[in-house]
Amino acid sequence: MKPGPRRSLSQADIVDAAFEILEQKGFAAVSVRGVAASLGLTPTALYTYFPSKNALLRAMVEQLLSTVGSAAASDTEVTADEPWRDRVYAHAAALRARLADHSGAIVLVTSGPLDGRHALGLNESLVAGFVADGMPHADAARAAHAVRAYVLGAAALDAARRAGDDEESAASPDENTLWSDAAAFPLTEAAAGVAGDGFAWGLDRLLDGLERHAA
Amino acid sequence: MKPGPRRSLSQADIVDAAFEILEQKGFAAVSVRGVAASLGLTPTALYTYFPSKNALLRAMVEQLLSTVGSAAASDTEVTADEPWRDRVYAHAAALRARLADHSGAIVLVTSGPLDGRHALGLNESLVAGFVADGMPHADAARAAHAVRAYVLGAAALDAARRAGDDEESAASPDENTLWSDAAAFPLTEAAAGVAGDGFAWGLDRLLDGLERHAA
DNA sequence: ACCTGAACACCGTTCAAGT
DNA sequence: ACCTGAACACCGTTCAAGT
Repeated sequence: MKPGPRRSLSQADIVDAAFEILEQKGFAAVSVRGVAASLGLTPTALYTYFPSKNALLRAMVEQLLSTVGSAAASDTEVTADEPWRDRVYAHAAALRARLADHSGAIVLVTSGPLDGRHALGLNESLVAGFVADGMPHADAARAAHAVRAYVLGAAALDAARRAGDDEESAASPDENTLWSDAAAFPLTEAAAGVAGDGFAWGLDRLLDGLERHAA
Repeated sequence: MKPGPRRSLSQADIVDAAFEILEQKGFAAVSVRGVAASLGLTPTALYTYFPSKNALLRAMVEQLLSTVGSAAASDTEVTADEPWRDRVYAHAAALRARLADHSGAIVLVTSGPLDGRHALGLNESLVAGFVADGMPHADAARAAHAVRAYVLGAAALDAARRAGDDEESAASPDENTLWSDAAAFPLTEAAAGVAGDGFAWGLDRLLDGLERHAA
């Protein structure tokens, strides 16, 4: 094929293609070569749009976080004067939903700094929510940090559980010695199917604690 | 060099060598070839001890978590009948400290399932702490999940912040357009140096919420 | 500016072979 | 059982060259 300008690709097109691969083949398959090939490009052509693979990964994180703020806003826009708790809850739930969408999303977020525009904007919204409720500024910043930590960690545990399930179904029953002595952890074992979706419950406890401290 | 049995290496020796590389050169440098070379081995020799790189990574996670339970116990063994809160706090703090030790530890934990013996044992201790305080079993399991999520997420945010700091110092001042419009996020900006170590504060809020719900 | 093709220094993993 | 050496199918990234 002849070199030269063939079509006009945007950074967003490449990020979309990368997400497609992330969804279908997992994080390990998101390679410069793979993304380029899915767009009919040579690997080196990608370096026209992004200076490194890391830059592409960061752009993916930003695209992921860009929808969180708007999604949370649309969830609560009907009742704009909703209490602080519902607003914070909407943000956290939107962030969690976004992380749960793509199975490799947490590895993505964990793989680099969170100092992009949308990452900072999300934090700003969270802090503003707490400040609006009359929380001292220093506490509001720490409260926002706690909420972000909880949501991120819950997503990480989700991903870990999914990875464990995949492996369990892949292994043959004979070799699966891991759960043969599961009785050694009776409490964990008994809670395996009971818990349901603990995300909202835990977030409610955290918000309870934050609310109590503010009062 | 001649093939054949030369010295007796254990899985623990290899895990130790892998942690050495993780600490000094980061997660990306933890390769089968690199670990083998640091032990004076050929890459293929490692497959005698671990069936895959993933298995080595999991063994690293297990070694990381194995010290958490004992560390938490030694922190509170003087006062064995300490209230539940202090015991849970000790576990969470020990887990956090262990994750903060190695910069690439969260990527490690996030990269696979958490179904090893020590991972399950840690969860069991946490659940037992809540149950001992009279919490219903289902709530105790969800409370333990919330604590693990918070600690994991806080470690992930720690790592992200460190990654951001490293990059900031590496970039030349001219190219650093990221923080030139930092005034767009006044709340986040103002909180940059103030927060101190928010880990304990946030954990206290979460435990407040859990305690309140139990009462 | 956008793209190709060749090349460099890496990966994880498998396989046949040696002791 | 433990190890080597060669090989396969990949990586991210750079560089010279084409349009």
